[in-house]
Amino acid sequence: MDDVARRAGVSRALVSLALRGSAKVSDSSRAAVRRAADELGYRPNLMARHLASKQTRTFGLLINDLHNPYFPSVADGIKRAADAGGYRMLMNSAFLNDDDEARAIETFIDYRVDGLILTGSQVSAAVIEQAARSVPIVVVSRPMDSTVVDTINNDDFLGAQMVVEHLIELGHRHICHIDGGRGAGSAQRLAGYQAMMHRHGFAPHIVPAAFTEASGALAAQEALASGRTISAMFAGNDLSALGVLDSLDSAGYVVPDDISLVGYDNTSVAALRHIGLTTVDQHRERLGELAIDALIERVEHGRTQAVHHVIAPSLVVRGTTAAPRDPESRGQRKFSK
Amino acid sequence: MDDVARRAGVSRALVSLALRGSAKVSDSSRAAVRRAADELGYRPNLMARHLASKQTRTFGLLINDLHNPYFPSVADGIKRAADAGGYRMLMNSAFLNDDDEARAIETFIDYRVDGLILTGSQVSAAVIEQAARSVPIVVVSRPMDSTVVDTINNDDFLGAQMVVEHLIELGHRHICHIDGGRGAGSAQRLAGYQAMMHRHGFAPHIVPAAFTEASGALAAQEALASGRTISAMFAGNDLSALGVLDSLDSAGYVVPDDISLVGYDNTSVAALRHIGLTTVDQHRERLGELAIDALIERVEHGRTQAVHHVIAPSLVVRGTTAAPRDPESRGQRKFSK
DNA sequence: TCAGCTTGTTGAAGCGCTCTAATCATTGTG
DNA sequence: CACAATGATTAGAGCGCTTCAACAAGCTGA
Repeated sequence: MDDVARRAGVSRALVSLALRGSAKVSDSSRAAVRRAADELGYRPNLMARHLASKQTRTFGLLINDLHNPYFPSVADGIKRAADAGGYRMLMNSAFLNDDDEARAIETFIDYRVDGLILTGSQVSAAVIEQAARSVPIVVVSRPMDSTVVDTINNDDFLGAQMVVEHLIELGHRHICHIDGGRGAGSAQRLAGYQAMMHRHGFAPHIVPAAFTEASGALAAQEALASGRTISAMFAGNDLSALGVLDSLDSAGYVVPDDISLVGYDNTSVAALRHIGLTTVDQHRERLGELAIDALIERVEHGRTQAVHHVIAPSLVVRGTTAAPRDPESRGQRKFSK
Repeated sequence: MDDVARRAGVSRALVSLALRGSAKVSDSSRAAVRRAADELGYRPNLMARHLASKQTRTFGLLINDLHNPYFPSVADGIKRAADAGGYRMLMNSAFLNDDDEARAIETFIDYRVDGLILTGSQVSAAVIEQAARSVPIVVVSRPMDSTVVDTINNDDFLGAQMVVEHLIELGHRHICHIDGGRGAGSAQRLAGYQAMMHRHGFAPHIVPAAFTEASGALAAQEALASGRTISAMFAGNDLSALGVLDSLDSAGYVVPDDISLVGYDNTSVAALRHIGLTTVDQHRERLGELAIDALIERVEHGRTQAVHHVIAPSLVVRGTTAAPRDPESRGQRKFSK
């Protein structure tokens, strides 16, 4: 920086001002500084800059599971909004492990990002609220009733209800839910399923699993082995639905003829024609945009009150759902539009 | 830090030493410092630390396309090796766009990571070599003949040859290649395909595309519309193979009865039983480990000469390849094991 | 003409840490 | 018992930037 100042024939302070586009720099010195900086290939040291100014104009994005195709779309929305707001992004993955996630959060704090977005976070709320004392945090895809962190979610309760309603309209009554365990939004989806089953007087059938393909496959085997009648399965997310599909397949069931299947998230894999999974779209990119907006409000406009956005999802009907073949089920249909 | 020093009854310098585990600190003061730091919830400011020491013990990982399931596995290997070596990771995505990629590289440099891993990078070699003057770089999944950056690759040329050989052994001779364009390793795969086709005296049939599902779908339509006989298709990567599968499907072709299909990368989607794509495994996690090793060698052992690792891939045969049904093709079979 | 503005510029302090060299306390040696 | 050697500790400079108060110079209007 000294070199640039010397070359441009001005003081170091002016170089700093000129390079950040301050209004109180004459055009001539600005040009001189610019030229000198270019010639010297000078890039300001972000570390030093932050140390002096407490700002980095960077947001951190923590993705819980890189293998889950759900997250990239959220990241797309985040990326676009961050660009528009003049912020850069830094990402990290939790690799599905709470310790890793906590450590990743610490890394971001150590690097003094101006704000942090947690997607599909699984660490305890206490860890998040503790971190929120160091940096503004918005949590995406995990409902939290917090007064210090913002949350952006789709309405999982509603989404699950839409799924069950769709299946019931088709004539299903033996609908099994493959639960997502600690997965983001899983609890609300379960609740939506239960509420809707209850409203129609159908017995819920719940099998525990997680948001991975492997656990979905396992849970499906378990469900089939239980001996209970099943005409449709509603998996906690697409990934686990894919596992269910595998198990159904190898057990000789044809989807949707024998059993209907629904996922959640509308990931790219669900859209593959070969899969054609009926699922729920969360409008992921929109979630990402809202997250950045929330962060910018906090950082630039000093908002301190937490906001909680919930946006309505939509059902995407594809080829894995159909009316049940079993006339007994159809006969007992209790609901019709 | 002053607060910690005061509370522990020692100097600031000693706090610094104690917290970094220096050997020349007495056990008693170390304990006192630790306790004081814990009580105060003190976390050293990485920015200041770097400013003073020029080190961050962080590596950056740039992922070209978050939507491509190829990358997460590489990241897994990188993550594990980085943990073992005592480094933390920071990630970023290029969102398939050269400008974004260049900007992401700059962000990492601004944040003064100690080393940088580029996976599936697409920017020009000049940009990479320029960046390599600021930070050690290893490029994964992109062959580069550089004297300044390390590269870690699978042998795409060999992998492609294995694919073609497999198809020829099954009796195919009309093998169409859906090229991956600028995608990582695409050129080598094309070359391997051409070499093997040439060796057997079969006419190559190449359709340009990219490493995305959409472009694969388009290319397949184009290939079918060309009127040329096709008994097997070899896509540049799994993602584009998925697109091909879609197009084949909707055009009424049954895979593998009518047309065999092979991908490349052995991504998780290819392994789905519903897809069961024959493909090539690159041993991605191993690639990631080697990348970290290379970085550590540079950072800690001062290596300055570039290394170029190439590891052999393996063919994964699943359900999308079979002998061609057309007896004419089979009759002309020129190769047999 | 000159007090009072602007507008542009600068010196110096300070951000929170590391690191070198110097200091202090303790032990071992001839 | 003086003195070297060893181990533990500390003061202070400095990393590369921002920022604030101060200042110089040119301009305004009474």
